[in-house]
Amino acid sequence: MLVGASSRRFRSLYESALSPRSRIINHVKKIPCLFISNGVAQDAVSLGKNQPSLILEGNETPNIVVYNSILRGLIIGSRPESSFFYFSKMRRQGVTPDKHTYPLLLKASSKIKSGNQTQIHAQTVKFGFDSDPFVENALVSAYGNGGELDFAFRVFYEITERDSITWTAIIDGCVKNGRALDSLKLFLGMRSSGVEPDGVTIAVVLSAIATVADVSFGKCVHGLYLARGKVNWDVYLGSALIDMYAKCGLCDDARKVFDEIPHRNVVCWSALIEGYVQSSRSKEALSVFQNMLFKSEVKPNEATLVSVLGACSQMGALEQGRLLHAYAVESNLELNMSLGTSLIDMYAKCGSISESFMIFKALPRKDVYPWTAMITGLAMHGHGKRSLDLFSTMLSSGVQPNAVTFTGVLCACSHGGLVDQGRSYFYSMSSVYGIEPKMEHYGCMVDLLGRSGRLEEALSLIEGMPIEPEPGIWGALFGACMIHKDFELGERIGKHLIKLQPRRSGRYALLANLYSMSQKWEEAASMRKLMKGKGVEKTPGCSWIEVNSIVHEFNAFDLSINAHLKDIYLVLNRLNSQLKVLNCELDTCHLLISLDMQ
DNA sequence: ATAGGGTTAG
Repeated sequence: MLVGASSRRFRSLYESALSPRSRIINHVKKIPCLFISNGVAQDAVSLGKNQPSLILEGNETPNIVVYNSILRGLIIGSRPESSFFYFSKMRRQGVTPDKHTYPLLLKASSKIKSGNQTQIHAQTVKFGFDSDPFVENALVSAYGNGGELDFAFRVFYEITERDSITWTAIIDGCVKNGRALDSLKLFLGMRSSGVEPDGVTIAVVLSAIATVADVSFGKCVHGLYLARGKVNWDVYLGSALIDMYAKCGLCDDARKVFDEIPHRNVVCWSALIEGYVQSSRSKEALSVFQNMLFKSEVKPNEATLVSVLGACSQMGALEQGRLLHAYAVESNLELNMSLGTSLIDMYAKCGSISESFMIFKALPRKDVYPWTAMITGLAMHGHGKRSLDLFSTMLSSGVQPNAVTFTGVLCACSHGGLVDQGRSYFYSMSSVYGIEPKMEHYGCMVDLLGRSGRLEEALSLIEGMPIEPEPGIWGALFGACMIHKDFELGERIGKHLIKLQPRRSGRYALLANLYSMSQKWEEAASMRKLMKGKGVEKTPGCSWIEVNSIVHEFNAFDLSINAHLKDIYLVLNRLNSQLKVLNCELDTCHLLISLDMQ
């Protein structure tokens, strides 16, 4: 008996299954398995959301082949955790597993992260299946997916006949465990051992390249794939390519690949959108998303929204962000930790800390990411004390902070003027939590010390840094010198900054401002002259206003200033009435924009 | 009759 047997194809399968003896049909991908026998209904197995249900009938115990089919159905359906239940039931009924059973169990254990690969491995040894090539490959993969890379390598080295699946499994294991460079070395090893990579190998290697953002390697692999003859667009490969170009910062190349793929799935779209976000082209990210919504058949998922919300955060597009939030609720998307974190982050960066906090409270489970987003959000909004309180709550609920958490914490101290606390948090990073302070942590500390007037201490912190301080660190100290009118130290830093970045106009402007402030008019003038004479570039200013959920982007210097102004006037006039509805002052918008253009 | 490796997100 079957539930949901509506399609014609399915019905014919159903009818052909209604023979007196039990049978299995397992060749149609959409219908993972179907077991029917005459007799009394014994057990029902729902094979997942879009899969038909399966009811086992009859008194006879299913044999191992039937059980393997049930396991497969559960794993490719949405109930991999039930496969262990059926496995133990099978054992209770005295059915002995065969060599086909173990790859299935291993896959289930990867899917649900049960961490019981070692137990399954032990059983394969016990039953003598541990040198079966399918079992060996499945072991490499399951150990890799379960974070036990050392075990994966041990099995890998035991294998004498490694095929492309063995290699792909170990390469993937490395990528998934944060050892992308090793995975690329293994790929070269695979090539020199004469095993041909196939499409799956290429997809995995591309994901490794994406994490190290090595375009030239990526282009080689892309070429390697193309050189192998006719291009069969596989969506896995296509999305891996899009993602690789996107992560390397080449979203136009990502777009080219995207345009070539005939059947794009949600991953292709999401990877492309994320590419635009990574390149700070948030308006384009939004428009790709809108094309996806209105001109494609593909439905966005949680990952898609995470990226689009990132675009909203960049633009401060609160209304757009709220719409996306509503969309997520409306489409029954799961408020998982990634989506929750990006909503918290979006609301905070768009200025609505209360909505941010509402999401935070609504999240059923929280790991370090949502906590960090909330701590950082509160700090950005000037709630130093609340931010630090939340940090303590996080610690007492047993969540370990990471490097990003500490940037939030130090930022909170900076805003609250809590120098001693900040200092002790900073030193606790490596001594208590084993996290080495990175550039941004030094930046926060310099800012914290500098703002409170401890210029000497800030300077010696920079000079004692184990890593080469980047210009921004000096910039923070320069800012502090300006606040506390230490023009002598400021001048030294200003000159140093110009030496570091002679083509950045802002660096000359800083020193010019310092000279003006200390009334050294001639030096100020010569600095401005120097700045013009070098023909230095300026990062183009960009701003957005959002009216009735429509985001308008203004780029300084992409048009002549006059044409640009005209544009703004046109838009502002058109929107004048709507702005009034939104209680937004036209003058304020205008002022913001013209300030931005100077 | 049934078995092994894959792409996106904080």
